[in-house]
Amino acid sequence: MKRDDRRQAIMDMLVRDGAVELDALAEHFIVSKMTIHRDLDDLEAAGVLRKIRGGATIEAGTQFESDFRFRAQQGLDAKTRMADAALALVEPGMNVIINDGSMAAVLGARLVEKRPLTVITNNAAVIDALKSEAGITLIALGGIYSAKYNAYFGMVTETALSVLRADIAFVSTPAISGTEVFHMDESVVRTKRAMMGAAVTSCLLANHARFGRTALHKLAELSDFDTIITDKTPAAPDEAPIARAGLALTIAA
Amino acid sequence: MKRDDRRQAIMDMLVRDGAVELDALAEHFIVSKMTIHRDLDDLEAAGVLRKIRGGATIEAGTQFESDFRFRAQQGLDAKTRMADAALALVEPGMNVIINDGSMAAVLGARLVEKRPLTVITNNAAVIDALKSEAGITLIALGGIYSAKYNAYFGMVTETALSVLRADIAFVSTPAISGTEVFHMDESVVRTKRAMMGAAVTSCLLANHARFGRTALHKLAELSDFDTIITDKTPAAPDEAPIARAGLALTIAA
DNA sequence: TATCAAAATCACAAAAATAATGTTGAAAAC
DNA sequence: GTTTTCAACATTATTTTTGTGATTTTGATA
Repeated sequence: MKRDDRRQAIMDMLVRDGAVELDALAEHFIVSKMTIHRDLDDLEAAGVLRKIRGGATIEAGTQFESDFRFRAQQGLDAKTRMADAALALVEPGMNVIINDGSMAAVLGARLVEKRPLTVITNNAAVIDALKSEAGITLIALGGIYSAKYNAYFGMVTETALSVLRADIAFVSTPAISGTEVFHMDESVVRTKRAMMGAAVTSCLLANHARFGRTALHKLAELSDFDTIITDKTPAAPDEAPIARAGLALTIAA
Repeated sequence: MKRDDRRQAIMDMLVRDGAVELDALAEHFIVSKMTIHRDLDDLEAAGVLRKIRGGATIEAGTQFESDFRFRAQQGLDAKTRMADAALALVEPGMNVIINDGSMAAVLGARLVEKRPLTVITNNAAVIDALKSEAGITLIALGGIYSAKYNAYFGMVTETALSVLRADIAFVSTPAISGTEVFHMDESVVRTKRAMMGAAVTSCLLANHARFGRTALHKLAELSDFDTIITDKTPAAPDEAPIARAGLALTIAA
């Protein structure tokens, strides 16, 4: 087990239990306490947990899950399938908006398959991936860099979007409940809204586990989207309101 | 001597002589031919030289010299000294604007020495360098990515600058003639102007070889800048108008 | 065009450099 | 007063860089 795997595992335990003990971790992973100290220090510096005497805790439940470093590796398979479905909505010559998130990063990197394209994004992973690609006009949305999301947000980002117009915006979310879409971070909500406002059509990307969750800020109604792409049929109680609202749901299985 | 130093040295030789021999390089650096092969392969992949049987050449006058990857290699020493002088103008807590260019990239990376700082830039090299630095609030200016300059330009960039205000802007230029500053590219000119407009004070960075040159578009008057930093005293005919205009010139020798 | 020597490439081994972890002891927290 | 944390250094892993020799390719030349 490598360092990053161990840290990932620590985060998993933290999400499950809400807290971890330093001694227990050292014993469990068969490493010294100092190593666990360093893990917790770095994870704290990355802003995904809070170190306390003898261990660490996680604050608001869903917060860490949006950290790109920990999401990037997970469920790559499902992400690839969802990206396939999303790519079907893109035609060469379009102006495409891609938002933050690791799902969006996977999709963004694969946009080269549809070039020539103009890609507008605040997602640093997408910017890095498309920078050197011929046939892609890359418009980076500026803004304040957020290490947590590996993306740019804030007034600059929203101002930039206000002078742009795209054919389609791909927006992802960590929480869908009933017919409403949520996000825990206000500045992220504002940017996603601005993206939807700047695009003729909007597509929501959400893996099945995101259904039946809420977060502090309401981002939009499901009906604000033209298409919704997910990886598995959501549980019945989550799917019912969507069906009732008559929304099209693409299952990328 | 480390790998990158050796590659730097190879590029220097190439610039001076126009061509290098593989055997001679291996002997000179006291490494195996295989190592030189790998150096040349990688430099070729980076697009800064052309490998030929028995050595490598550089095609003067072609895109090499105008490519940022090539410019980034040159005169690092002078750039470091100029960066030192520029850093003296920065105090912790300031809002600093950094423009495109390899000189600016060197300066940008060293801004960590003055943190905490807010750094506003359209320079992709600076963005990459400061992204993960604690104590640096990084505001990326969005815009259309230009591979030639490794930076972002266009309406989005200018719009972003219009809602920002900084203490100081560092602007570099390829051409100064008389008391006027020039640049060959219109969108770059507009961005640099917007940067100067968004900052309380402006500092011009120009290596001595840039004096006595012109380019298509006039960027500004020298008097629009509060400080000018260069690496060597410019030739007398170039210096006279500056002295006459009563401008302060910092020579970072 | 057949041949040969030089050059280039490949695959793997060795060495160097870097990163990760462990240990110890002092400072800080409870 | 004990436990926990932190810092400095030692040790161990891991990765990167370099070297070596076998093999293929290249270009000149008979």
